[in-house]
Amino acid sequence: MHGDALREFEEASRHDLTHTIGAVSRALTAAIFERLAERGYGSVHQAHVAVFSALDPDGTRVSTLAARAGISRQAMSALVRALVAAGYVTTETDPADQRATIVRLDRRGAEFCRAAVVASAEANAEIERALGAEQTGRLRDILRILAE
Amino acid sequence: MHGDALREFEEASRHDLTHTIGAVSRALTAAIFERLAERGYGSVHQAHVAVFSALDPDGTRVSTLAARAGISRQAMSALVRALVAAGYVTTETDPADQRATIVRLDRRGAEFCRAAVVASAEANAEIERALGAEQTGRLRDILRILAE
DNA sequence: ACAACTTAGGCAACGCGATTGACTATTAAC
DNA sequence: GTTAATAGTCAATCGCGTTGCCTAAGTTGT
Repeated sequence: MHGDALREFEEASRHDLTHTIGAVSRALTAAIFERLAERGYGSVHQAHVAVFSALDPDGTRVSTLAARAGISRQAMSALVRALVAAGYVTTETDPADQRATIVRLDRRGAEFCRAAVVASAEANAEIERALGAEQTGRLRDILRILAE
Repeated sequence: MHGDALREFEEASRHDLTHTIGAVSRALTAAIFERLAERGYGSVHQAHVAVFSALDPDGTRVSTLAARAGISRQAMSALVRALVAAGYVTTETDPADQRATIVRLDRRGAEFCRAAVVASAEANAEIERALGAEQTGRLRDILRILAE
């Protein structure tokens, strides 16, 4: 019947670079979040990390965060609310514009950022241990090229 | 204040291999699905691809598909229903077990699989063009190691 | 000055894709 | 043959995003 197509499909996906990179990427990401969860940051998910990535050191408006993260203001508003409740960030009405809310990193948020930096360094070290320094350098070069 | 933590965080994420691999992976995946969409398979999403990946050439039960894809039977059932409606697969009660439903690839599903094989090959060729044969080989080696 | 427009954020309704729990029908086991 | 396990579905729910509409606040033009 149509079974041959499935065999070709399976064979192709085994050699597909996109597929393989995706699998590796998911595994590495999961490992990092697992490590962060072990250190008490289990409630921080990927969407929340996007908030920290979009946050300026001196605070940022919700609308700006939303635009940078590529999501709606409502979605960002919900993320911020959750982070405020957990003590990661604080919010304050912009004194220069009463409509706007400025989001700022709080103490726990700073702790999380440092923990994330540590987790990232550990993950990179583990990769380098597995690949060796030379191959890790090559990987960095390759990724730079693939990022186009 | 706590702004320094954000600066370190941003700096670290720029050199984080997991982060970089994730970005590359998302871009490559999006490119493949875009290409498939151009060829008329825009309604097939990643979750549906998991169905084809789990499907045996001679048909597979819904429960088995769900277990392989790592989702609930209900979720797989919904995916299969959508694929049946779009003509990609057919379903039939297992003559050997009246409780079970066997899912089989249909003509349009086979066409999709072939299109996916082509898209995969094109994507790989594009990567090889960007990296060169030697570096592509290294990338494959590296990914094999990282897949642990 | 003040009417008219724009902007920031919140509320409500909804969509999508997944989950769990309870149910029916069928098969297997003792 | 009664009892237990299995395949699949229905219903309710949840998480996370969306759009549409609303109010409050700031900006602009005449």
